[in-house]
Amino acid sequence: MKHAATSEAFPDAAHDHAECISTALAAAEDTCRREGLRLTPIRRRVLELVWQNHRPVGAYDLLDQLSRDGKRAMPPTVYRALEFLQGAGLVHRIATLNAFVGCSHPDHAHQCQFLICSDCRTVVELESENIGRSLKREAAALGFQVREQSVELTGLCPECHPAH
Amino acid sequence: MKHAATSEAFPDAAHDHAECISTALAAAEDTCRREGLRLTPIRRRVLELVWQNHRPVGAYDLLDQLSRDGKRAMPPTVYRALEFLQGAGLVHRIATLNAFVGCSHPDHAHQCQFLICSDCRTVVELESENIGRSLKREAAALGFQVREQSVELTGLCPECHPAH
DNA sequence: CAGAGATTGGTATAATATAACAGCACGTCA
DNA sequence: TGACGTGCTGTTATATTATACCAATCTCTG
Ligand SMILES: [Zn+2]
Ligand SMILES: [Zn+2]
Ligand SMILES: [Zn+2]
Ligand SMILES: [Zn+2]
Repeated sequence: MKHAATSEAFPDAAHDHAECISTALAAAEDTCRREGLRLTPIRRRVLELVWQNHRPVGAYDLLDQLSRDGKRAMPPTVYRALEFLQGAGLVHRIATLNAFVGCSHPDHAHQCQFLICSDCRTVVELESENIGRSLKREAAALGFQVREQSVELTGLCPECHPAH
Repeated sequence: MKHAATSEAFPDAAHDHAECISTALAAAEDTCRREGLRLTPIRRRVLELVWQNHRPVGAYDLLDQLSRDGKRAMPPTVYRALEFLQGAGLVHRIATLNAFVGCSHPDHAHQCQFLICSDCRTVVELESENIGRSLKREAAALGFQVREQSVELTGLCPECHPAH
């Protein structure tokens, strides 16, 4: 899925982010219905919070925000929700940041790559078959069978680098 | 640098690992002399411990081993040593494991990729210009300027997958 | 309704990492 | 020589991220 508001990969400040959120939630409902999974209120709320913007969010930030909802939530609550959402392919964990982002391609299984702006912290999820193939090929040449890839590229997004 | 004892990328159980260690330590001495850095006893010892095998090792494991040396070390000691070694390009951090491995190409600056066996936990450091280029190219196509790459492929090494 | 399995609430603790400051080692230069 | 600066180490304390575990509740199904 391209970004909802523009044809650019990187969301600009002016984009209609409410639409990003509602699209993501609707896709989550679909996925869960299709797979027989239960998008309970907590899980739905955590997903909504993860999608509050295009930046990765830490588990304890989510926890604070959940607590502000009135219920005083404990760590296992948010980690369980995140675990479920990851399992359902609705959320990804960014290993280099110990943080989480909403999945931009929740409608199908995929291996993806992340572009992480070190300035504005925006994250974009790439889904390049090309990269995936090339990684698998190089690994296979050494007899290694890839099961999971974690590809996280840190740098400057178009908005944040000087050439702009 | 290929693995010292064989022409294979993946070290086998029989290889002369003492040579891996001494090669790594000698290379570290060289690097530090060349760059005017100080490979102090603690740093040298931590590097030696990181190289105890080809598996990533956690900071607190290192701490335990340091403590067994007689000195009762505290976390900052090992984290400071690791920070130095990373800065000197002698050690890499594996983000998906919160753990550290010795660098296999300490003699030159590089961006690398890791193959991590989920069974035996052996890690091999790839230095593929091909992959680096392809990642940079895809990112650039979206206007993103890559500064750091973290590429960690988890799967089965040749020793551990069924085809073997 | 009964029972199984999934989900949640809650306590406690584990595992990883850093802040902050004091003392020391060692070279430099007056 | 001795005062100083810089970098390294020791130490205490704390921050941050994540999980183990058990009890209570909910949901679905038969
Ligand atoms: Zn995704
Ligand atoms: Zn940016
Ligand atoms: Zn070896
Ligand atoms: Zn390396």
